[in-house]
Amino acid sequence: MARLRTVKRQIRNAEATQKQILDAAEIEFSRHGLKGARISDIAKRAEITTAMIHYYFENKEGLYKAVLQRPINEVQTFVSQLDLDHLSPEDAIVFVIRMAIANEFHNPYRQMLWFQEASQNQGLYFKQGNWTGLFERVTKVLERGIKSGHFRSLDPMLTLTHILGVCIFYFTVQENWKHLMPEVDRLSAENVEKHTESAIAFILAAIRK
Amino acid sequence: MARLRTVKRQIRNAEATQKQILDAAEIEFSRHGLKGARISDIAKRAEITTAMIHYYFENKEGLYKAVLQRPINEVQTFVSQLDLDHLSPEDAIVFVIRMAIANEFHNPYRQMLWFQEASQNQGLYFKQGNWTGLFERVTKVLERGIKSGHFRSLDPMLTLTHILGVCIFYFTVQENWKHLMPEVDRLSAENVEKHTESAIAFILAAIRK
DNA sequence: GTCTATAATACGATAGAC
DNA sequence: GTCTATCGTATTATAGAC
Repeated sequence: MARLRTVKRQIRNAEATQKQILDAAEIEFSRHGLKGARISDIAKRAEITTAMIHYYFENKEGLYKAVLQRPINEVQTFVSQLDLDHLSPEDAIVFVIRMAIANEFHNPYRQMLWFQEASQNQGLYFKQGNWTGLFERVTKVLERGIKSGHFRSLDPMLTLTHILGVCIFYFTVQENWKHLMPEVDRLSAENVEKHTESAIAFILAAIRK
Repeated sequence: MARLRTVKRQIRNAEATQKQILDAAEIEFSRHGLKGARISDIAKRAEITTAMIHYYFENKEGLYKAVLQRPINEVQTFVSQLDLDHLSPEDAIVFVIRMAIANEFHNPYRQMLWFQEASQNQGLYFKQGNWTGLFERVTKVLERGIKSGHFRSLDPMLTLTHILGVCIFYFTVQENWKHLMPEVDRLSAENVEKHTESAIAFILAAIRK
């Protein structure tokens, strides 16, 4: 029995352990938020002990901040590499739509993580991300399209909200709506692609002159 | 001092007390979900004691179910009275948009309540609502509009999702995005009206032939 | 029906061995 | 760096007076 435990026990690896904890915490915090998430559940999911969480992240709030920091850093990198100016307004918007949906598809927990942050913490940690840079690049595309006559007269910020709403809401409601049509797997690659094409057609028709 | 307490103490009123508790719980559960919400915080907000919550609702989960049941019942009533067939497809869609936004405006906590239910409980209690009836009425309008040539060829269910995304996402992200433009009060009647008009123009352009 | 006081438990955090 | 064992507090839930 003692042997079994020895086998299970992990090889020392600081970096890997931290990643395991962050991955598990991202899921638990996205499901339950800061207050609702349980250190013990995070530890179980990460297959380590609660002591390790305190060892690396001091306490629950420290872990929470670290979990939020990861997407913030990734967005920062993404924005710094994002160049929409070389695309036509329409192509740039299509690119943004595909990026937004691909992001939801590959990071299914993060949107809810930010919703939790919004509703529990009034978005206090949200501020630290470079979202403004991201938004400005997209609204600039809309303004360019309006000037060039490709798009009709629009409020850029409201329109950006509409566009992201079309892209993201599909995923947000998935867990509830799946009960309405249980036979349809909305998260299958095939159905996400259908959603993408439908969203592109919908949005382009909505903003074109 | 004892007198003060006597003054504060509530007149017996079962119905009023239950409503106070449900109203407070709706806010706390929408912010923190089932696990994250605190009975003591609900009691404080409702200006009663935790003992009253257990008296009326047995335990935390019983209260949670009761909180979810209220919007389910209201939707049921709304659906049973909803008649979109006497309107033109375009007018019906505009009506749906206005209803959806008005609902967010007047029940600012409920959308998040369902998101919490989705992410914490996989939408298990969500099933009990008559959402299918609501969705069917709207998709029927879309199908009617396609047949009559008012709307282009659309996937009704995906389009319904897009439409609700445009209407609702604005409110969902409010708590986070308010930090990006702190000077704008997105929840003011004036700005919600702007959102509404922008959403109507966006959606109609998106679906018109 | 409402309260105060308190029991029972869940949870976050720490100490110390390995 | 990782674990087991345990402490202390926060939180749910109950008993009993009014």
